[in-house]
Amino acid sequence: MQNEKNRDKEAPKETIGRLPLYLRRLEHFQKQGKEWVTSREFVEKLPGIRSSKLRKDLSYFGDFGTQGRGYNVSRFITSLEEVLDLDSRRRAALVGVGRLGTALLNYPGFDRWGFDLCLAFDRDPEIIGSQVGGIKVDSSEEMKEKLEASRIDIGIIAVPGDQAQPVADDLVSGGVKGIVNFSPVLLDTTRDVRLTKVDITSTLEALTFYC
Amino acid sequence: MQNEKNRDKEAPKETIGRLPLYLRRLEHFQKQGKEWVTSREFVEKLPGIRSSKLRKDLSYFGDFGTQGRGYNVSRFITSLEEVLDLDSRRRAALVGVGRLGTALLNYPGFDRWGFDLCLAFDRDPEIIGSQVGGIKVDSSEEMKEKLEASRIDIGIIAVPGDQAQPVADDLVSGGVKGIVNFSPVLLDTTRDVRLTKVDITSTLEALTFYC
DNA sequence: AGAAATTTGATATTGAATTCACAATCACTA
DNA sequence: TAGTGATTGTGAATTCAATATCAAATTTCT
Repeated sequence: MQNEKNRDKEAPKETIGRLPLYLRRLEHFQKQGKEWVTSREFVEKLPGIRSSKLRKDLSYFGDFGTQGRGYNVSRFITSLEEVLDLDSRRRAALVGVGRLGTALLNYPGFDRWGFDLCLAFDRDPEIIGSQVGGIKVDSSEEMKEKLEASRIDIGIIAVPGDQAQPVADDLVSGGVKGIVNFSPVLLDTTRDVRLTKVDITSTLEALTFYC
Repeated sequence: MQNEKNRDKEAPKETIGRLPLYLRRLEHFQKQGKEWVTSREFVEKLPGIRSSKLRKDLSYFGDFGTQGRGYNVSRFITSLEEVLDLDSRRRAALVGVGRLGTALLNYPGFDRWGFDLCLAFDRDPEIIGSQVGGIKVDSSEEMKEKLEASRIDIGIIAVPGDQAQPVADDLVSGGVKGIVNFSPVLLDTTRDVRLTKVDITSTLEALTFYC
């Protein structure tokens, strides 16, 4: 193909954020036994997404479809999984085995999205040593060594806000490449550590503006 | 002031979404004992936010600052809390008392941020009738009446993706004004119901793409 | 095989959010 | 109290995402 305008451009983060949604939709079609799907059918049940938006989103990563026919569902799935790099697994550790932490340790989604939850830490002696979601909870004090020994890539913070920053520091010195922050505070780390935040508090607050 | 260009315009949802972030940053400055802060200082540790963006965001709600000096931290906090209406409380109901739902029912943040979690629903007979986080779980079938009787403002969806849309429909017909969606699917509702989404999956996926 | 129908991928257009740049404003100092 | 320095708030310019449009490609029909 001569014009590969978008192929080399970096995809907007909005596009990246929609890819898992597309993958879920595709799995739905596959479950239905559908072999081919057009961009129009694809977005029928996706409010806020037009077929042109889907096609543009895809244009950043390659030609996925066949003109006149649509997209081959299973090939499409394979391609998307490749783009999202779901094959290679990331080793993750969770800090803070409270209510939220416990829910996360039992959350099946981590596995689906390529995360192997290998370690869990807490500082409460009552909790240390117990099994949660099939994982033995270690003491926070042993964190650095255990992180290094297990070559952990990703840290997941599920501690209260006032403990989040020191935990983040420990994770970084333990060598993690990315942090998922479930606490309500903003974290400060070196630039080379990737931070993402799941902010329940902010979501609630933003809703109070409207309701 | 003569020119009040933005004051009457509706603030973009992006702006609203950033207000809680600003509030969090302000609390940090207050904890440090800082009395005044300039827009430049303010955004120093906020990647992706320029001082002009902060000022423009604020311009939708009034004049918060003092030219030549910056912003008075505690007055600024008060103003923002007022804009977000964090004083008044909202009555909320949760649907889906699985792992996530249970964690949410026990989550102290709801109370702290002005949400009174009054009702919980599930469709599993095993769960219906049990007490979780101090709330008795009702049957989903009684939802509409109970929502209306308790004058619920906010619905919280913590069911699997394939059940989320019908649950949302039921919440809307029960009269809620806003929905917090913890499921991984996009919801379709009438314009006058406010939707917000807490997307754990997309957050994880964003990490896998970038790390 | 040729024509009609369909759908993609690319381009053009529209719309919105972000950034720029600076006049107006205020605090502080002498 | 006039002058200086700093910072806000805002209109204009820019960038970016969403949508509409269409030519090229492919299948299907006759």
